[in-house]
Amino acid sequence: MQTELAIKCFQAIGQTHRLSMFRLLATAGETGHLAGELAHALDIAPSQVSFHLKELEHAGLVFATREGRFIRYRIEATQVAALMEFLLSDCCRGRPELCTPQAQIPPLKQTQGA
Amino acid sequence: MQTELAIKCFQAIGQTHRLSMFRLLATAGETGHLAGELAHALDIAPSQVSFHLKELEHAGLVFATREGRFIRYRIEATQVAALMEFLLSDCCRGRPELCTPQAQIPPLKQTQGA
DNA sequence: TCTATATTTTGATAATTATTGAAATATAGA
DNA sequence: TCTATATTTCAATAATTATCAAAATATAGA
Repeated sequence: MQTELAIKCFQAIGQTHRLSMFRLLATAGETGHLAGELAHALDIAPSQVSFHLKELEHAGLVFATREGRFIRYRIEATQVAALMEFLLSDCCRGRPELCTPQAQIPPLKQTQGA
Repeated sequence: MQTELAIKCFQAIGQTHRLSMFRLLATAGETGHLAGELAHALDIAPSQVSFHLKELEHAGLVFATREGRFIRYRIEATQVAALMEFLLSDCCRGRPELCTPQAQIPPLKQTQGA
């Protein structure tokens, strides 16, 4: 992931409403959520939901599909993964212990004991 | 990690200069960097370095120690790890495959530690 | 077609954040 | 003490981002 895009992503989830949406969409998985559902869940005006969803979309973290009058938003898993990788390998390059809490690395066979 | 703090962290690294500093400090590890070194590396005014470092510090991502006339900044590894965990378990709860692609876990070859 | 509903777009304003330059603070060493 | 250097703080301004309300767009169904 390019630095510029990573910044956009961090900026996107660095805001109350957008982080809430991000979390709702992440946990909803394939099901996603309709824009209206998010508006109701966050209790904010539809124009604001639209505004913030667009920010997330521009960062590539979510995508939209129309369903009749409704628009469903889903998390873009590959982008989330890419962002994760950016943090892990690009920012903390060579120092995985720095950014990787133990709980996070279950399936790793260590070549050397720490 | 509390949501509010996570937002502060994402906001902190969601800015060009601050992400640059964050990366420099992360890869520098225990050595860290003097404020002046960062100013030189990023080619920005000292007052700006100070401003942005404070944002990172307020987010708990870095900390400062005085060394005579100099001030050395280092990454706060535990906070970075906590942020990582927030993304992994708090945002993508129950869907680890969503945020943690295999490619993300680095080889963990501990060459030269601190 | 017309009406109702879901959502987006637009434009104005408010709020926050970043930048700049100057002044202040802290410390080292003469 | 005084001077030089490193860094921070402050105040003003610029730039960006968020909020709000109204209007526009898209679609379903009568």
